[in-house]
Amino acid sequence: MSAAREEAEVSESLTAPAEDYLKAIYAIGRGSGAAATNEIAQRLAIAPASVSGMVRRLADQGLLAYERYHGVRLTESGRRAALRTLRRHRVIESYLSEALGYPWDRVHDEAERLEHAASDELVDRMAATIGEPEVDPHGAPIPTRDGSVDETEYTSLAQLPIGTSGVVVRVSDEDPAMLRYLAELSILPGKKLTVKARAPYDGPITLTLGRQELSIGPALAANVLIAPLADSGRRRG
Amino acid sequence: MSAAREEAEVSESLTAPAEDYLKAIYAIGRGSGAAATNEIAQRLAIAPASVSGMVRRLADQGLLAYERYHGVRLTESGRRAALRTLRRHRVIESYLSEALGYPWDRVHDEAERLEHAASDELVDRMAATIGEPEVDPHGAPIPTRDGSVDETEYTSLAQLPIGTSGVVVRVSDEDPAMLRYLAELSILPGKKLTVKARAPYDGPITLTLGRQELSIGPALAANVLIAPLADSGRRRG
DNA sequence: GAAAAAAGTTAGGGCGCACTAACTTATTTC
DNA sequence: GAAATAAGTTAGTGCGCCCTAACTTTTTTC
Repeated sequence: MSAAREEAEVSESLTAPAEDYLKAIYAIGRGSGAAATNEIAQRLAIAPASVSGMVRRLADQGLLAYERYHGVRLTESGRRAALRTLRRHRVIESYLSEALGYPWDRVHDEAERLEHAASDELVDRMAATIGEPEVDPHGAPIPTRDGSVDETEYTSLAQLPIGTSGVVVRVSDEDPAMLRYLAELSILPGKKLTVKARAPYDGPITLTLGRQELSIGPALAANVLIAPLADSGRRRG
Repeated sequence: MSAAREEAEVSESLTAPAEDYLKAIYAIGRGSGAAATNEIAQRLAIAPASVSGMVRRLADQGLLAYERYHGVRLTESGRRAALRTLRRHRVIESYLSEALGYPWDRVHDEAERLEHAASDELVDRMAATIGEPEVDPHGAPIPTRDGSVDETEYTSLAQLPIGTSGVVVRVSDEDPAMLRYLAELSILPGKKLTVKARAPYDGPITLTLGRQELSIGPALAANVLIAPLADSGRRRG
């Protein structure tokens, strides 16, 4: 029974890069899965060699379990730290959008910097001020203070079967140009849509949304997550 | 006429430490005066040797004029950078206090971190949201977008002649405990007070404020800045 | 299962920013 | 103005985080 032994150093406030690594690893492994060095490197736009070094340091702090040549996995304390940062990020995004009228394609970059500087108290005040939202402006779930998140995996629009209807629950938040385009098409969280057709060989996906019909490429569709609706309606008429 | 020649590198966004140095140098030299290495070191709680190194780097970036063994002086571009940071700091303090109900003794520390992460756009939106304040919660003037500030020098309460009345315009913002105490005594920007007596040998200063009479130590009084009132009133009665 | 490809690592270097210790230049003091 | 003191500097280190180049391990391929 020689468990524990690791998990040293309590909560010695992390550096900004460390928080970014943890966020990335969390995003890759969605909580439990392992993250490969190359994936982390790509996500952070950093050389793989640099990741090896940093991952070592984070492992020494008990934030992740690291086995040479076999990727990395968050420990419980690493997961908590990642979710803390994620909460900050998403609360800040929501606040900027709600309280300061920030355009939704720019909240991400601003939050990306502020998340490392804002205190928990500030973040909690922001959340309280805008009514404790459960998702950010792009539909991503906001972790609670005590570190729980909705980790439901949704289908991407690219995979939604033809004929199926669903509600947009979330769009990817990193690319401002893409967000502006989605807004133009009115593909926004909460909107209901139906997949009409999908052209072969990665061709465009045709869908109806409200009373308009539109077609988008699969790369875009992959960035839109859908909660499928139990296929009702569409019977009469 | 071999002026210019220096002032290289345009506005290559500064690091957080660099911004802190510029702020400190500005505060010491109030715009024009020179700042000594030791003063900078003390203000930033850093070893003097470290200051020598950093000051070199900032001089290379054209942010300050540096002559070995003879202190440092902001260039025009250094001054602009310092005021940009100061504006951020003070707008953020004001916003935290106004919009988020942050207690006035804690806004400083929070702003100290956020000022390095917030974009100019965010700061401008904050300022607009709370009605473009001209001073922060402690009474410090907020530089405008285009880099001008009110640099009026006020008398400290410690130096106000006996019998003189004045309005509190500003209190020092860094020490939370002191701010709480000042709030308790109701010595706040905007309050009118009159110096009644000053005990010798750095003794307490007695003053009236509203209908209460109180006495404070000279160390505290030195941190309270006053706009003297043309001595009227107090004649009848 | 051997060769090729992919993934991941160490080695060595650089920059920013801090430190202490030892030295140099300015300033004060008498 | 010489000696003492204060102020400021260089020299040498360390740590965090990044890089490229070269090497090793794992996985894929046939």
